[in-house]
Amino acid sequence: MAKEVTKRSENYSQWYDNLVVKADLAERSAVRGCMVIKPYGYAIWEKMQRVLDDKFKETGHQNAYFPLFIPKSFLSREAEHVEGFAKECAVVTHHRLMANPDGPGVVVDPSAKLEEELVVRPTSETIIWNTYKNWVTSWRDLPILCNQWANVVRWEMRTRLFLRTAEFLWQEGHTAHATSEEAVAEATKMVNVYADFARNYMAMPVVVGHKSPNERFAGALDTLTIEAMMQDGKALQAGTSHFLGQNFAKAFDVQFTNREGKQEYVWATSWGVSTRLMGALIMAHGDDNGLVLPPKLAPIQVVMVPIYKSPEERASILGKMDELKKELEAHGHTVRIDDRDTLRPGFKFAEWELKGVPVRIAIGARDMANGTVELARRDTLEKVSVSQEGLGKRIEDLLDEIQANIYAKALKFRDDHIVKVDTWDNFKAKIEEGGFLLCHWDGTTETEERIKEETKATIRCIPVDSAVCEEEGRCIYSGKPSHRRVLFARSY
RNA sequence: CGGGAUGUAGCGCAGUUGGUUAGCGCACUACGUUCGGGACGUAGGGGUCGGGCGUUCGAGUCGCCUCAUCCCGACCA
Repeated sequence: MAKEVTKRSENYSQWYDNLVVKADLAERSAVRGCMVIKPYGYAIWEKMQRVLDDKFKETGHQNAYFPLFIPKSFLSREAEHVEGFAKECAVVTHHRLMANPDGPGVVVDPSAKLEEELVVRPTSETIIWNTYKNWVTSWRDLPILCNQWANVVRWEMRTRLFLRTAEFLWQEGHTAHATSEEAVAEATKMVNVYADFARNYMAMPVVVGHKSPNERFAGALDTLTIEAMMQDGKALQAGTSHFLGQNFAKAFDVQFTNREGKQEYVWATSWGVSTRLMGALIMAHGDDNGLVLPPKLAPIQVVMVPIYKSPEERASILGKMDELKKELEAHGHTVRIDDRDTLRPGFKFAEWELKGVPVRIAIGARDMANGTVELARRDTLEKVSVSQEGLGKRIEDLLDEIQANIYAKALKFRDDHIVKVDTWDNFKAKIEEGGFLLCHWDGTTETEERIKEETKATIRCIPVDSAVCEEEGRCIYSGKPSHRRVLFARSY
């Protein structure tokens, strides 16, 4: 266990990488660009999964599973889609190995070449729409509201733990609708599900908006996104929801007979969030002592650390802790008693802080005598001595308060780092400081790309929050008229 | 795929103009003292120095090749 995490302010990327490893969430795998998610990290992902899955079910969706392998020809059916993903596909070309005739080990058996190569899914639109073709004949078959929990592979040039790995875990929703309006409503509904999850569970404020045409998902007519701000002021795209129009229906010939008896192509959406959310959680809340987990997603909400000198003392403190644990569990909290007797209390304090456990309870001889416990909260690092009586209720309130406080803190940080900018000189200066810039834009891809070239800033989204953005102005770069502000930032 | 760097113990590193048995910190093992914020002492274990070829009496160190990783670009949830 390392003694300290690199200071967040010194080198943000290094701080992040260290934190992921030292908080025992994940580590780099021997496999290029891939990561191993360790049990503690996976437990957080499982919590996220559970909450999201419930939300999907509440909104009428069902889980299903589709193949990992996609025939190469499927991917090329939709022109924009294949162009968007072609450069990052892992491809299966053979199905057998053989003993190496020229030495030790095994080699690919050249006689086992596949007739058609299989692409390891970078996303599943194509394989799913190829399947939906068989599921839809009438308007009565619609809508189809499916979600898949799966892994996908994108052979990225540069990888980052959680934020951009070659293989990642995600959910992808794929829906089919009878009308354009219904599909648009679905895409909107799901981006709001994501926004709600980010805000109320991850305690992470997000801006909801539309992607510019240039930043859209390959094959989509519209992409909705939630954009979060990390503590270095950079933006992280935390989830997307796409209105796909009839592009995939046309590519895979998915037609239905409508109420008027006419043949029509199906309307589609897809939406997803990934293990990148783990990265978002870490970057949004972490501090120099490590991870700060929102209580609603913490695998361990309360950790108890006994402080003792003798075996007798240890036994009596652990006895009391068992009692308190039962009380807390009755209130629905997850509790861990750290009874390892090979480590000193100070070490344990530091370790659980590193792992982001929201509340720590320490009990020593003094507390046993006084009927108290030492209560420490991770978000503020405050410690208070409180009575053992009524601890369940107190912890319940405290966890709620921590959840709210983490959100409030992140919200304040974000709002302090969003500025309206109206001149190009100011834009160039402000973008260096980090944060989000609300600016007018002339709506052209050329301008967007120029700005990106000159400043590395991209349009993160065109916010749907019209109150802040809808006003007349002139494009920050070209000076042409504009009817609304858009959100610029550098991003991960 | 362009530009730059690095490969020495599980991790982080040092290793001089080539010179004996390759070191240090953390981690690990054993024992003892400790234990209310990352303990200390003593004694241990752990390395084909990324790989290959070469130069040399002698290579972690020099040369060539190769592989891998990281950083900056291009690409991206």
